[in-house]
Amino acid sequence: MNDADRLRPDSITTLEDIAVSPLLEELATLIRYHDSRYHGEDNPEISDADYDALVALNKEIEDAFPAQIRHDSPSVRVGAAPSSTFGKVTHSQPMLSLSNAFDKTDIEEFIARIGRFLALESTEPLIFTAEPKIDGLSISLRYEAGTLVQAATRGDGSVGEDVTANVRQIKDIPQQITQSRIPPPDMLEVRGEIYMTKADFAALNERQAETGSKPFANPRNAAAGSLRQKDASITAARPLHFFAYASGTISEPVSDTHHGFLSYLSECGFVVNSLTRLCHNAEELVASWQDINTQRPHLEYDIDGVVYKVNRHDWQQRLGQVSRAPRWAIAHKFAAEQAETTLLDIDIQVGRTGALTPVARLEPVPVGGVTVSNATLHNEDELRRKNIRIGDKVILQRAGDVIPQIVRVIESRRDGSERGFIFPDKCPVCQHPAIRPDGEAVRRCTGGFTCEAQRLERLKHFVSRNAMDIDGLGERQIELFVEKGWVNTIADIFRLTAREDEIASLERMGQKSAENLVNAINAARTNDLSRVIFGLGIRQIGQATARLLAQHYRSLRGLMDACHHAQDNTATAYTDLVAIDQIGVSVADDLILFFADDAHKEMVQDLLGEIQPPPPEQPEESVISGKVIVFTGTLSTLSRTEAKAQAERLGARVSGSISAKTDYLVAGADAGSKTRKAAELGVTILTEDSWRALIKS
DNA sequence: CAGCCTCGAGTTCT
DNA sequence: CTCGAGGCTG
Repeated sequence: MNDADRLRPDSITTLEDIAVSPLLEELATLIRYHDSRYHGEDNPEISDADYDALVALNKEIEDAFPAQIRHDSPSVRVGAAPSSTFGKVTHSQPMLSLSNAFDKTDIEEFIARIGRFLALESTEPLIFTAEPKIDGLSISLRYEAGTLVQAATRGDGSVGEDVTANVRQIKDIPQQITQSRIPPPDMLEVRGEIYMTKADFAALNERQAETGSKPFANPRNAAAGSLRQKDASITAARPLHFFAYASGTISEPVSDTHHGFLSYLSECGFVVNSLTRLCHNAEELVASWQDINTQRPHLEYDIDGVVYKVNRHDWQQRLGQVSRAPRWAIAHKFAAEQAETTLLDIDIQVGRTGALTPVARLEPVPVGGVTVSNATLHNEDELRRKNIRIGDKVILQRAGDVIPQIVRVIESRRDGSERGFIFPDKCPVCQHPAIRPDGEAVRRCTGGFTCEAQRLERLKHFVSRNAMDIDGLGERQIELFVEKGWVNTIADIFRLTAREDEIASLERMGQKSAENLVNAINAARTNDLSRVIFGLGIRQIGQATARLLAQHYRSLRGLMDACHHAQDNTATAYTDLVAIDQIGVSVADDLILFFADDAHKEMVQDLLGEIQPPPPEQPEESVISGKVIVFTGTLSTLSRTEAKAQAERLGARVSGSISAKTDYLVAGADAGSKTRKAAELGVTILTEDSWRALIKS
């Protein structure tokens, strides 16, 4: 931060003649600098009063120009974690979740998928590790030059909570990496699982009972509760343990394989799970799964399956990830615990798209560590398939140990008092007809904008974690604000900031919570474009497609215009939309339909007056940045999915069909009609070899 | 046109 | 987490 001298607080005296946005940028930089002098280096340069004045100035400007609030604003950083004692940490590499497998077929498919993706010869050995999947909390530990500097929870995968002080109390976690053979890397992120042993859990609950505190439901919750203590000395008194099992960002590689990396961690003083094995095929994987399953009751910690990982790091790298899960790992789950209970009633819920979903109300019953009283029944067909009647005795399980599921009805226990359920053909909330289109499984309410339930669900979706992530705006709050008439559309949410005092005077809301809410709303004004697109709740547009659209159109207006043009048929935009890889006619239709609606148009227009979403970050700069690439034929050295991922990493757009906008056609063996079309349109055609040469440059 | 593979939408509980 | 539907490949 060499700019620091230029940015003295006294150089900022008045708001006049200074554009607000650069000023806020300077303030953010300045406050961050002084923050680090104060906290990090313990060597403040300015007085506390001057520092407070800076923060106050920042707030004053932001209050006057809420639309200009930066996503990295100091007020946001403070306000973003209102209810929590813990700061937020953005993971340098996202902490992924795992896809699941339940039987040998799933494992065989997993292995086959990998072979195809890597285009492996059948003779090439594909080796996996098999290790128990600990039922605890994932943690990422950051070591700089061998010293633990930060610990963060998984959070939503990309942003977690800073729990460094608490993690320092855990004895399994070294404060300092001491490894004699080679010096520790400058930067090393170790990931693993914090857990509590079954015995310690039982003892802790006994103590909780003695002191009259509420017992924990299971070791996992006990570990989570113990870690998330405001007072780290309480964490110290709780017997937490840690298994290391993966790396995050690392400044220099320490091993070519996962197994080698685990050995390295072990030498460094971490505890790695001793049941970890190397396996060469599906049979060996399943054998190790069975072996671990047999040992499960005798282990001192809870596990919920076995994780298989591709051993070679270079292959892991090539395989990459799909959505939120790596392609190179899978969790083979154990059979779920089952329980028996009574189906008391069936209710109908209305989702944001109007979908009517039957939900089972159950006699509460403990299953797998929690008490379950509701379970989804998915749709009409599911009810018929399982022949479910109200009053039935049913077998319940938690699928993947999380979501409750009715496995089957115990028909032998029927006494004739059970009643069948008649699926309604009207929305239970707005009474509009509920229609089930031919061939579809879902019945939907046709009330649209007029349906209260749909409107509420759409608002909830907009503020939800994966969309705009507005903290402190839960279901209850939204309901309340809608009731008060303060919020009708998503744009109204941003105008709540003008009602801070009114909000503060509401029941169970103080000045502080109102302020936090306002801060969280203001922070959302500069959320990524893809979050906004996802938040609109357009049919078939989920997180992945929203990201895709954000990359292509780079602004909400751009997307909207493209859809309008498509509708007017005045341009080739419809074709453009469909030419985007992963967007077909059905998705394009839903997009066009959404933006053709006057109410939607008005709502988006209105929203644009409240937010300034930054366009998505440009991927790496390269010779193919911004180019439109089409792949065809069979590629020999890499699979098509991999080629696509690689092209996107380098900033290219991958399309499925040739158009005048295509820059390169990469033709593998046996390329078909696309080559001819490309030639007609004058598109550059590359062989696989010249493509590889191109991206290397 | 069938058979993948992926994504979206709905859901539980603490 | 599961199911169903959309999109792409061959």
